[in-house]
Amino acid sequence: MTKLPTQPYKGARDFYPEDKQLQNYLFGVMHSVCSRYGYEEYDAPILEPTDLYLQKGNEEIIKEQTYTFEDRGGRSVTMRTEMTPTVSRMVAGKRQELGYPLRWYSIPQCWRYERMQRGRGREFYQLNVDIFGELFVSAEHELIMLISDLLKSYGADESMYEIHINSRSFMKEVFFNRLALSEGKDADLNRLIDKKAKMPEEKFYAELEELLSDEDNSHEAVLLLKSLLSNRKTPNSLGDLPNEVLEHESLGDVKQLFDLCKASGINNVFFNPAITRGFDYYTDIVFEVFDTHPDNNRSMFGGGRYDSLIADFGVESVPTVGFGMGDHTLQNFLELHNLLPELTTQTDVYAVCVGDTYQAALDIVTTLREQNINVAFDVSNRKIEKTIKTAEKKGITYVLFVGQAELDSGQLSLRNIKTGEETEAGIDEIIQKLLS
RNA sequence: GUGGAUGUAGUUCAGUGGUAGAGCACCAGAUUGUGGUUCUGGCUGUCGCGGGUUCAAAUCCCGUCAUCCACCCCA
Repeated sequence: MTKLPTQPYKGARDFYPEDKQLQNYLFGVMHSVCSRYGYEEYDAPILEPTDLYLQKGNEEIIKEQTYTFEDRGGRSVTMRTEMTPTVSRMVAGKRQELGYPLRWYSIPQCWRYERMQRGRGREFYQLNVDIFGELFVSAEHELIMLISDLLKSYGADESMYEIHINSRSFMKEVFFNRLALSEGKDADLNRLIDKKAKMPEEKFYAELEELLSDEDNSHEAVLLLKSLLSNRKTPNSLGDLPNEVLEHESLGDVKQLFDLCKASGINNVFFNPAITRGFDYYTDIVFEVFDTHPDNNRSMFGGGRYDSLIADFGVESVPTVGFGMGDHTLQNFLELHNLLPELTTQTDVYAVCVGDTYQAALDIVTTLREQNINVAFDVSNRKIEKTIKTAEKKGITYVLFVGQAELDSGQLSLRNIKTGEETEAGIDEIIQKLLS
């Protein structure tokens, strides 16, 4: 007989109880912070019609990096790779009856058919937070505050991460009005800029010159981009952008956003023209959150404004700002900064049936459970020390022994295995002790 | 998709051509109702899988699969 493998499917994770416990903690913080900002949770099927993802010329990506297959009815379905198309679909479907601005969040599991590497599997959870129907930069500001509170709630402080923002509409103005790039050049340029952080400086500028070599004002363009991309980082300000672009109208929102951040005491937001975000659907302000830890100095997650995605469903557009944060990267961040909490079991008591007392012991266990005390009941009748070892292994603080002697005297024996302290008392007193 | 490393007990790993090993973990006993130390005993293997070379392969060769790392990609 061939052995069945015990490993989970490639790129996907098993959540053993301790893993699930950690996940519950991570998600619990998300739920509580999102709720605190008035965001409501939603969910949707993990399968979507493939067409939903085919909108923006993403065919290459769909073919190679998704789980796409035919259902029994011959329909092409795709496991969701992100939540934004789904939530846009949902909002578009009920746009008339929803009260705007709409604040929604979700923690969907998503699947991408990727090649494996550190911090990236094929299955992940992603917190998605979106605000629909708000044109003013208060929406961006609110999400930045929410992100700050979220990371703060995990124990992080502002020195551990930076929020970098840029404006798509600003870059577009620079590309087309300032540099007069030819049509279609912006996508290539964006892609190159997106990779800037990952390549040596000389190589980047060599490729930049190569890319722009056939432009009319190639030299001037390279110079301007150089000065843009080497923008000095200054908190809550545009930095030292060249004067020729500084007064540009598209930067108005950005300045306003910085003012709002400053006023709310957030001091790690920077202007960074190298932030582009891969998505085509972003239209205006985009942002990314960077880990400042030297071993993980990279973008963790990000988001931005997409004002026209919902219009793809053939309805009037709804301005939207949102971000998505993956659980792998969050966990990496927390691990690296030593912010993962020590998790403790939910089980309060390990009750051990000693000898032939099953029914009477069960009655006591039931009484405890009726008081909302979490009790695991051990009826193995193994040696006492073994049961204590088991309880210890599970991280349970209390062990309660129920044997004939206790039943006769009515005095139960409760041991705290972390301190060694042992209490002999009646059931009521035991309950009081456990509830305190 | 490309390149590299690794694959031996539940786990971490040693073993470089000649009988398959150790620590930890697990089970049991020393101790018939009270843990963490100690001592004793025990269990666990198609040496990833398939083929080849050889008198003989965990070991050398080829293939394959899996894992990890880097690249490519990353909505």
